[in-house]
Amino acid sequence: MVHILDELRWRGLLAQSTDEEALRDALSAGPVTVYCGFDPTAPSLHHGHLVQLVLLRHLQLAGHRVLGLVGGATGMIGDPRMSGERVLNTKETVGEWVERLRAQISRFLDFEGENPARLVNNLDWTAQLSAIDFLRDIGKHYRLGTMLAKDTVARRLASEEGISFTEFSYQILQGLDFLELNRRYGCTLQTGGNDQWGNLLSGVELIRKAEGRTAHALTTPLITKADGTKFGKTEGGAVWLAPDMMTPYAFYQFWINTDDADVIGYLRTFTFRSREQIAELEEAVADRPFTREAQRALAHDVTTLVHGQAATDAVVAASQALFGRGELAELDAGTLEAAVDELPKAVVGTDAPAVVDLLAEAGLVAGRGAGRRAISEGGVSINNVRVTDPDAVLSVDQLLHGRWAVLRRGKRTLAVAERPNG
RNA sequence: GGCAGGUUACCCAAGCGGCCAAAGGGAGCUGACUGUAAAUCAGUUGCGCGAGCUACGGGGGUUCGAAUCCCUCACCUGCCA
Repeated sequence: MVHILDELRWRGLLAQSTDEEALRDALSAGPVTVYCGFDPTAPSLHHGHLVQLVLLRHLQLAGHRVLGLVGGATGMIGDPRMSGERVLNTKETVGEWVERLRAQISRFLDFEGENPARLVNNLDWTAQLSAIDFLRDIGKHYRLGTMLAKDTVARRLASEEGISFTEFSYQILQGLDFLELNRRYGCTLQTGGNDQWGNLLSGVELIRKAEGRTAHALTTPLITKADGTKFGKTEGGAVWLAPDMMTPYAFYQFWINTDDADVIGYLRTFTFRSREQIAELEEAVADRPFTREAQRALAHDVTTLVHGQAATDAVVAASQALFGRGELAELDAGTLEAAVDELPKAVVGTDAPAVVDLLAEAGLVAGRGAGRRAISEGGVSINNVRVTDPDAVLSVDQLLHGRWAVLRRGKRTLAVAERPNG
């Protein structure tokens, strides 16, 4: 039996940890209670959080007790980041986002059976805490020298913008969370991204000073791309897990487009496939890269994990229909309808709408000017036939089955112009 | 509270009265080559078909003319209290 730490390392989920031998023994000795926090800084989690959720799932599957923490309190303060001071969101907004995140995290964990996961909110133990108690009971354990030495704090201090006391204090709040979960549930392990290392240690040290007990921290590496660009960037920004912020179709397409150089690493990290299965896919990439088997497996598994089997079946079918070799005109109405259902839409309201208007309405281009530019660059096609005239209009006979025309910008960005039925 | 410096397009950054819809770099987008990949090369990137319109932190002024000069407000940074 492979030790969970070795498995995580092979999966590329292990960057660093506190005393690895001690952690290894603790994980072998029996169930360890572990937590990972998620701050509500947006209405949805994204690709970065996905790594943490996969890690928690591995730990739960290995028999450990998992706590998912939503940062109702920390989300109101803001973790300092290099790009500068955050703009605070209203308490109402943070509250709404907390609820959305709770639902998202729940999908990844099992709340049934003999080892159920649990969701907690750090607002529960910080909202009532008075400033005096905070400064006396918690603040006394913190040394300014250590706090100032934290990488982000130090760099922000040295930057032009500086750092507010609010964000500077963030590390204490996160330390307090770990202490509280240690007291309440015997939690002895906190996980997070490697950029969270300092914040995780804050809790480990606080538990040692306040309780005299040992706790552990474990971080995942930053996910990188072979070409050096940032992982998880799309036209719309991040890769969101919420279907109302990124459609399952777009989500699937993101993973399908993974570089050859990255796909095997991502299969290890983001899927639960066995070593044998991944080895086979690695051969496939080397021998017949044009079949994109590894990319398909990756996109299928991750989409299923996040959006469920039914949504995945729909987007896989749609992708095959739209990117298949066959003629779009030969697709039957049912298949085409299911496929275009996944795409952004523009409504055909008149008999001869301008193509640029349809492009803009569907969100394929930023505006009419950008649409004209795209057409003159040769970057727009309707039903896979290139459009050459910026003033082109859509004619009724271009509508497949009398209802749909597939708009394409560039090689792989699709939308549909649809004429309402009846 | 005082003094000094700063705020330019997605990001960094030049510009210091007309030649500025604004240099340069990054990033994005499109094409060629391909495999819904990468690399490379080329084009392109405020809105508008166009006349033109709106823009250089907000507001007000000087001027024939302001991103550029003056006043004021907001925010950021540094030094002093």
